[in-house]
Amino acid sequence: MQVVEESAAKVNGAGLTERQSAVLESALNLLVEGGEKAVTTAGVARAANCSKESLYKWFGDRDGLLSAMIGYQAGKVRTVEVRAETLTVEGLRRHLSAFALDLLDVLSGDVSLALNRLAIGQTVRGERRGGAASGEATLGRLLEERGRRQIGRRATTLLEAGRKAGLLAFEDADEAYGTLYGLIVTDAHLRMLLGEDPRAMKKEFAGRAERAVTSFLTLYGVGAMADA
Amino acid sequence: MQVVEESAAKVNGAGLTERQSAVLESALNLLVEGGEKAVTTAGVARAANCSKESLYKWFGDRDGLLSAMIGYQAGKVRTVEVRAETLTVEGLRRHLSAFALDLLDVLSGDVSLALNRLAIGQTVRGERRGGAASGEATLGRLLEERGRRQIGRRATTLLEAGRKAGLLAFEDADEAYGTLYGLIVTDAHLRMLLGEDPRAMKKEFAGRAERAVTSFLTLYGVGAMADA
DNA sequence: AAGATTGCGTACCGTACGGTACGGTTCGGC
DNA sequence: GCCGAACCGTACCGTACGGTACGCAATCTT
Repeated sequence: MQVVEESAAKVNGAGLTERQSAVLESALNLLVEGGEKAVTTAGVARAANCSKESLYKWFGDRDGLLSAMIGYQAGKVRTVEVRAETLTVEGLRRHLSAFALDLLDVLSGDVSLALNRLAIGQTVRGERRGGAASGEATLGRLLEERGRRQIGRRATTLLEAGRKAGLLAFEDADEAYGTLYGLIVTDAHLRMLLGEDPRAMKKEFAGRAERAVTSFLTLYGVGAMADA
Repeated sequence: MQVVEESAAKVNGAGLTERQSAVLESALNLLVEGGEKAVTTAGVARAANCSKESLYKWFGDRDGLLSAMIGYQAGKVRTVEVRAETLTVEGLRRHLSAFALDLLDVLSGDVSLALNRLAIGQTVRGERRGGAASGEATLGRLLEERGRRQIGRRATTLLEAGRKAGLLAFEDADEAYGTLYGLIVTDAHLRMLLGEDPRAMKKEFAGRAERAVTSFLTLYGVGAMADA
């Protein structure tokens, strides 16, 4: 269910060998291309030129492989920290727009969509899939933890900075972020998850982001901020 | 891939026998309980006390069964038509709140979540799953068509009515609906799809709905409407 | 240089599931 | 009262996949 090997070999970001990372990359390719059913142990082994035995040694079992795929991909996304000081009216708006576009870009990425589909497909009503130990995290949880939580942090710090600079007014930063998120994403994410072509939607991203930011500033902006 | 039988027997809403509807109901139960992997042909047959042969006769193959499940469930949801005339300020707000609550209730329903997970899990990058005929619609498309499109229609007519009564101001009704949807749902739907417990979230629905409507009226309300 | 470790390739096993076939039974029409 | 259709229950088949075992080459250790 999780990575085992942790030898002294040159390791990548997490406790992953270069080789293992390459294997996960192959697996992600397969997933993007053919969905969950395409990620068979034999298929991954063939695509990555490794043996099934190594797969099981490294990742425990198929679920461990899937978890590792999520962890690996999530590890690649690094949030750009925003320098909070010297926040002007224009600056805040620009930062918000940039965030909106980034968010839409991330959510519409092939790999992101594939991983979300995977995690959602595994999920069952009561959580807690067949997996062994009770301490085992669900793929959905994992994705949420390492994915959106991360990107949400970036947004909330930005919002806090805006408030501290007297440009925004709100009580609960998380709630304000929720509103911002809703204004930006609306149902676009779900539509893409259901198969809508992301390329067709990407054309609207710029306009969508602008409108969302404008609306957000109308709702939470202070004074001149709201006129934008 | 689709319903075949259309005999003279007493049919339900669509071209479905009572018996067939009962079978689909069983299948939905199984899906809610155990996710997609629990919906095996043998399992459905056992749960519904029917033979596999009948399943294949009625629904063609497993995909046909899954499609039929979506169609059947979607057919049960009937949108409450809103009488557009005599729309007052209070009335519009009440209608919007009611819509918001209904939307959240629908999206957080066990069956809805299970079906969305199913459709999303089947989806692959290029759409068009292995299924035979090219005219075959994806489960995702089907769900979108019969599900949200339907509920969206109710909202847009409400919004149009509000505009006609001079209470709302917007250019594109669909865009306004998108904003409303985003304000109401934010990322709650996705979180539930990923396994977050719906019961825990339902407690916040009322507050969330109110806030969303207030924000929406701030953005699109005319005059006194926006003060609510 | 000899032994150990790692890992590839392949073959193998058990199982579970999609799909089909068949015998027996109930029910409606004539 | 007979015939046929629909249908249930079960048994069956082929396959595909998860997981394990083994033989052998390459690389590392001492």
